[in-house]
Amino acid sequence: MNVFEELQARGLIAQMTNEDKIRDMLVNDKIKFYIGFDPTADSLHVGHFVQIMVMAHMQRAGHTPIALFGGGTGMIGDPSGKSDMRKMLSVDEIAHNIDCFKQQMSKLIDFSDDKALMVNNADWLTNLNYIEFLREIGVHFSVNRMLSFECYKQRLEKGLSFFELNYMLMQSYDFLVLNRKYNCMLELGGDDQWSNIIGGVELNRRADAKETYGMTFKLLQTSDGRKMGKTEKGAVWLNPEKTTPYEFYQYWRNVDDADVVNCLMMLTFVPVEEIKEYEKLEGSELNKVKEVLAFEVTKLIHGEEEAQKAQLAAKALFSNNADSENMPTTEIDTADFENGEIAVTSILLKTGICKSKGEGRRLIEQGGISVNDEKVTSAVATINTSVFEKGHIVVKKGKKIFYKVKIK
RNA sequence: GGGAGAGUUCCCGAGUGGCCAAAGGGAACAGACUGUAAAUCUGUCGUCAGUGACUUCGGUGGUUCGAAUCCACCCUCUCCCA
Repeated sequence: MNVFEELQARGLIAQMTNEDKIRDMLVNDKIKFYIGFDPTADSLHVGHFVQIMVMAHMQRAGHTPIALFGGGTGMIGDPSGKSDMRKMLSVDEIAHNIDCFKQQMSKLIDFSDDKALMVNNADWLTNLNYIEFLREIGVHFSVNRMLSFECYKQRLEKGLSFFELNYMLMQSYDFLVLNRKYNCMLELGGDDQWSNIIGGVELNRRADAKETYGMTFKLLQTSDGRKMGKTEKGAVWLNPEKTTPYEFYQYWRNVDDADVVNCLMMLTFVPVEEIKEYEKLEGSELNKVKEVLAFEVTKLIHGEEEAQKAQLAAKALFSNNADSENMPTTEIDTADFENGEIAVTSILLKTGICKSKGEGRRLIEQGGISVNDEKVTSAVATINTSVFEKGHIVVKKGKKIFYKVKIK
């Protein structure tokens, strides 16, 4: 199976500017292609993961990825599909975020020996001369046409500043620069980037009479069309300090039945044939597939060792063998005890299980908290130091959330 | 620059002087049922030393026994005209 077929079979491809040419290029040629990343946070999240997987697939097939960091465009913020203007970031924040992105990406993409490149569009955007830019680039864009794009239409109702309208020109300019500099032939991106990508393809044609191509990928969504990668705590991050490998594993372990196959296809290297076999499974058998998914995805991001730990921890916990080895752990101070006792609600607060004591009280009243596998029955219950005889206790919230609490 | 309007608890959105910690919906969380799934039903959903007190309705002042609600100024946003 060649890359093109692979991407297609995995259901990754959403739209293409020229299917035949792109297939031909990917199969019979070695090309350079680019994907842009906006450094809006200090870690990549699940949404970026699809893009990185695509890069990895392409690199394996011998093509050269260019990861473009939007150090320049990040200062504007992409208006497509957003209902509000993004907050602007400082130059320092952006630089820091780019560093974090680079580090995380290196796990899946091989950047050695120019097998993949990293560029920052601040390098060519920051010193642009306004007049020259308008003369060289601005002339090629029709405002009428831009406003007719779906992504801007919505914004017209709510307000779109001139500042933001320029995002498309800048992204298109990126493609022009990369084509000139590296002979980059193809721009990839999430499907929400479609209009920006066409902008770049057209700019290459108009300004340089060069034929380039664009292709977008499906966004990671649940079967009912909601964005994936959100938990009660916010986004699912690839940075282990923001989302621990255990939490990360659990996120995938808990996806809806309807989404398992799709996630396997999009987010792992598990062979398509194998996934097709899983697709035939039904009902509770899908649970095994979820384990595969969780393990594979965690392995890609956090490495095999962490994935195994997460899996062991999860299995132990859910089969009631409190193996607390790899649980999120919080330490409490002996000073927090009064006469050798501490209120359960205080523990809940300290571990971050609850945001307030009231919430903790409610949880207990509703029977949602257990300590060392014993349900806490009273909202004013306290815990004696003797309960910590093993050096720690395991606090459980609901059915799936476990925390280990140690005494410092 | 001129005119009109809006800013409410995580989100949407009701509330136009006391009955408001603030309707309704969504999201979320817990319980039951399950397969660490979905759907469904039930409960919860500002904080705290919890029959009570305290903080919240863009900001700052003011009127009043009493303000999310009235007044003044300011900030932000939307719309119409330029």
